[in-house]
Amino acid sequence: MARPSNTDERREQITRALQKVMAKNGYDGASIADVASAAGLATGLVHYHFKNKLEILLAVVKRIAEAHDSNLAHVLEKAEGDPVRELAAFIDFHLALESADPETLACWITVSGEALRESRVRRAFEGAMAGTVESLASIVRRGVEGRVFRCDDDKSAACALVSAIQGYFVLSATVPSLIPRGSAARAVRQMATGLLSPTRPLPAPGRRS
Amino acid sequence: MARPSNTDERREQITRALQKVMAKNGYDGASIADVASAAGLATGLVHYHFKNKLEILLAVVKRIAEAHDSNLAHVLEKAEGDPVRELAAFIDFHLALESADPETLACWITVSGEALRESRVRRAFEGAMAGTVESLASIVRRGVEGRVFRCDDDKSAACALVSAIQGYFVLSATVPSLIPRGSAARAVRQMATGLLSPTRPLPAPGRRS
Amino acid sequence: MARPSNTDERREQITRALQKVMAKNGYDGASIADVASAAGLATGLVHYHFKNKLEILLAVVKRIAEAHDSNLAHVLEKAEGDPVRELAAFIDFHLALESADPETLACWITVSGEALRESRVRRAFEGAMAGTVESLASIVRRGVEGRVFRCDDDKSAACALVSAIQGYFVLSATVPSLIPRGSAARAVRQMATGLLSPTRPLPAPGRRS
Amino acid sequence: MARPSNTDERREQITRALQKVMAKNGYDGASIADVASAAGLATGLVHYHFKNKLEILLAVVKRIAEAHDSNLAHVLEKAEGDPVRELAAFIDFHLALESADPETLACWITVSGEALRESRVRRAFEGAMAGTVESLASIVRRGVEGRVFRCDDDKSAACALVSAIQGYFVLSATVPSLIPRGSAARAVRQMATGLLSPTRPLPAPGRRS
DNA sequence: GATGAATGAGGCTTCATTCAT
DNA sequence: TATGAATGAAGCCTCATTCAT
Repeated sequence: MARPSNTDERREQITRALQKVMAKNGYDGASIADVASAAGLATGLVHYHFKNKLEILLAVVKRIAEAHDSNLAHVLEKAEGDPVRELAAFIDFHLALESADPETLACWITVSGEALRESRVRRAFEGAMAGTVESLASIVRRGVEGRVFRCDDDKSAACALVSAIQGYFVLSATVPSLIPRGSAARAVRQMATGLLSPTRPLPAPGRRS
Repeated sequence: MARPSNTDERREQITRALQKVMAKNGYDGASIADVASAAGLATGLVHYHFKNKLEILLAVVKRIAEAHDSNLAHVLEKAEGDPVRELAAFIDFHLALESADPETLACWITVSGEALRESRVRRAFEGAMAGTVESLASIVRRGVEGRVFRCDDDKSAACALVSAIQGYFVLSATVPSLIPRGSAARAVRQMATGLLSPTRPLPAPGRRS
Repeated sequence: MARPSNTDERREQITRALQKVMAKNGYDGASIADVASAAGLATGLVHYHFKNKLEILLAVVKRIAEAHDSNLAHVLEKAEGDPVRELAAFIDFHLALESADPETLACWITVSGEALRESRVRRAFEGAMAGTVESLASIVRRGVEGRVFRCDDDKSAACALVSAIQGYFVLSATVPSLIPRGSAARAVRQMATGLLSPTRPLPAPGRRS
Repeated sequence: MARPSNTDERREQITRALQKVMAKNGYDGASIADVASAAGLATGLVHYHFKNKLEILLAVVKRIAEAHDSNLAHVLEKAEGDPVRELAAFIDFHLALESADPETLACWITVSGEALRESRVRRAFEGAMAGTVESLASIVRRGVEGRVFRCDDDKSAACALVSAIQGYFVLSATVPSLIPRGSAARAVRQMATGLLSPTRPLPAPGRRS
C-alpha cells in the first residue's frame, strides 16, 4: 500500500554526489543545487533525506572512512599475520598514489580542512585517523613482540608513519610534480626502517618476500 | 601636499587580518567584512588595496612562506654548515609543535585546501613547498658529499621528510590528541635516519652533539 | 469489501493537530509536516482529507466556535432564563481565565490575526463573533424587557462587553502579568453595570464638565 | 571625506515599509523582498540596516508605541489635569475608530499575534501595554484622590478599560460591521462609569441573587 | 586614501502540494 | 485510504564588489 522506502539509496546517491562536487569545488563551494544536480535529483529532495549540508559531509566522511578501513583490512589479510609484510602492505596500500582515486584524495584533504573548524567533522576525522593509527600500531606491536621490529613507542611510530602518509596525500593532491614519480612508498618504507629497525628488509609491493 | 602612501602598511594589516580570520573560519568563511573589521578598517578600503579576495589570500601565502623561509634560514645558520646539525635543526624547527603558532598552522592547512582548486594558490603553495624541499635536499646533498649521509635520491628523501612534516601539521592542527606529546620531532629524526643512514646520530634540539 | 469511511475521525484528528501546533507556532509556522506528525499521520494523508491548509484552519475555527457555543449554551441553561444571572454567567464563562485552555486561547488570537487578511477566515470569525454578540444581546434585550436592565442599544452593549472579553483574551494570552489576578470577570461585571443601568454619563470629549 | 550616514532614515523607511506590508499580509507574509520593494530599496540593503527580520518588527512595535504614547500625551494635556476629562479623552483618543489609521490598527493586531510566540516581541508589546495601562491607572488614581471616582483597584480598572479598547481594535479591524457605528467610545465611557462609581454589583456566579 | 552605503546574485533551507505505489 | 518520496518555488540571509562622497 505504501511506497517502499528508498531512503538509503537516495542518501548514498547524495553522499556520492557531494563527494564528487566537493573534490572539485571544496565544501563551501559545493552548493546544494550542485549536489542535487550531480545526483540527478530535485533540490528539495536533498533536504528531505538530510537535515542539512553538514550531515551530508559527515556521511561522506563516514563513507570514505568505511571504504578505507574495509579495503585496508582486505589488503592486510593477505599478509597472513606477518608484521613485516603487513607493514609493507599498509604503506603500499596508502601510497600507491598513481593508482589512487584523486577524487577521494581531494575530498579527504578538504575534510581535514573542515575538521579544523567543525567539531563534528573533527570528531569523525579523528575517529578515522585514530583507527588507522591504531591499526598500524598493532602491527608494530606484534612485530616488536615477534622480535622483527625494535621500537619502544608503537603509538609514536604509527603516528609518524600515518603523518607521512597524510603529508604525501596533501602533496600528491596539490603539488604532485614535487614528488619524484614512484618515490613515496619506497621512501616511507625506508623511514619505517629508521623507526623500527626491522630485522629483515620491508618487501616492496607485489613482491612476496 | 600629497599624503605619503601607506599602502604597504595597509596591505600588511589586511593580510594579517585575513590570516587571523581564515584560521578560525576558513577562506570561504572569512568575509571581507570580517577581515576589514579585524584589521580595524572600513570595508571599502580592502578593495582599494586589493583587487579581490583571492589577492589577499595570495598575499597571506606569500607572507607565511617568506616568514617561514627567513626563520628557517636563521635557524640553519646556527648549524654552521654541518649537514647533520642542519638536518636536525630543520626537523626541530618545523616540529616544535608545542611552541608553534596555531593560527599560522591552521592557515597553512587551509591554504593547502585552497591550493586544491585555485591554480594561483596552487602555484604559490607549490613555490613554497618546492623551496622547502629544495632547501632540505641541499642539506642532504651536502651530507652525501661529505659522507655523513648515504642516499641516492636527495629529492625523494627531502620530499619524504617534508611530507612527514606536512602530515604532522595536519594532525596537530586537527587531532592533536593523536600525537603522543613531544614525539613528532623525535620520530621524524628517526625516520630521517632510515632515509639517510647518517654516520653519527642526529642531535636532539638544543644539544650540540 | 469497502472499508468503512473514517474521514470524519481523520478530519477531527487533523483539525485538533493544527489547533495544537498553531497555538505554539502560529498559522504560517504550522507546517503540514508538523500537523501530520502531531496527528500521528503521514503527510500525504492530510491533503487527502483536506484540500489545502486553509481548509484545516477553517475547520479549526468551526470547531472552536461550535465548542464555545455549545459550552456557553450549557452554562446559560443553568441561569434558568434570568437575564441577570445569564449575564453574570456569560461573563464568568468567558473570563474564568485561570481555568481557560491556553491552547484554545492562543489559537483564537491567531485566528483573529488571520481573519485580518483571509476573507474566508474573516467570514468564519465574523460568524462566531456575531453569534456570541447576538447571544449576549438577546440576554440584554430580555433584561430590558423585564426591567432589570436599562439600555437603549442592546447591540452596542453586547458588542462592548464582547470587545472587553476579546481584549482580555489578548492580554491574558500575551501579557498575563498585566492583569491583576482574578480581576477580569469582576471588572467586566462592573462594566456591565455601567452599561446596563448607568448612573451619570461621562462627558463627551470637548464638552467641559 | 566619507559619505554621511543615513542609517536612521533608511531604518525608518524600512520600518515604515514593513508596517505597511505587514498590515496587508501579516508578519510571515511580509517577505523581505516585499518590504524592500515597498521601501524602494534593494533587498540586500534591508539586511545591511537590520540584522534580521525580527529586528524590523521590533522597530515597528517601538515606532507604533512611541507614536501612540506621544499622541496620547498630547491629547491628555488638553484635559488640564482633570481626571474626568482625561478619562474621557483617553477613551475617545483610542476609540475614534472611524478616523483611525487602519494600517496601524491591523499592524497592532498582528503584533499581538507575534507576541504570543516571540519573547522579544512579547516584551515590547508588554512594555507598550503596561505603559498604557499605567497611564490610565494614574488618571484613575488621581480621580479617586480627588473624589470624582470611586474605585479600590485602579490597576484592575485600568486594565479592564484597556482590554475593552484592545478588544474593539480587534473587532474593528476584522469584523467592523459588528460594531454599531460610533458606539465604541460611548459604550466604553459607560463601562468606565460602572467601574469608577458603581451602584450595585452584579451577582457572582453560583449565587442566586 | 577612506568611508560605508548600495547592489544583486546566490546559498541554505522550508514547505505546500502532488503523485506513484 | 494511506504512505512518504518528490517537486520546485520562495524565503531569509550573506557577501564580494562597486560607488558616491
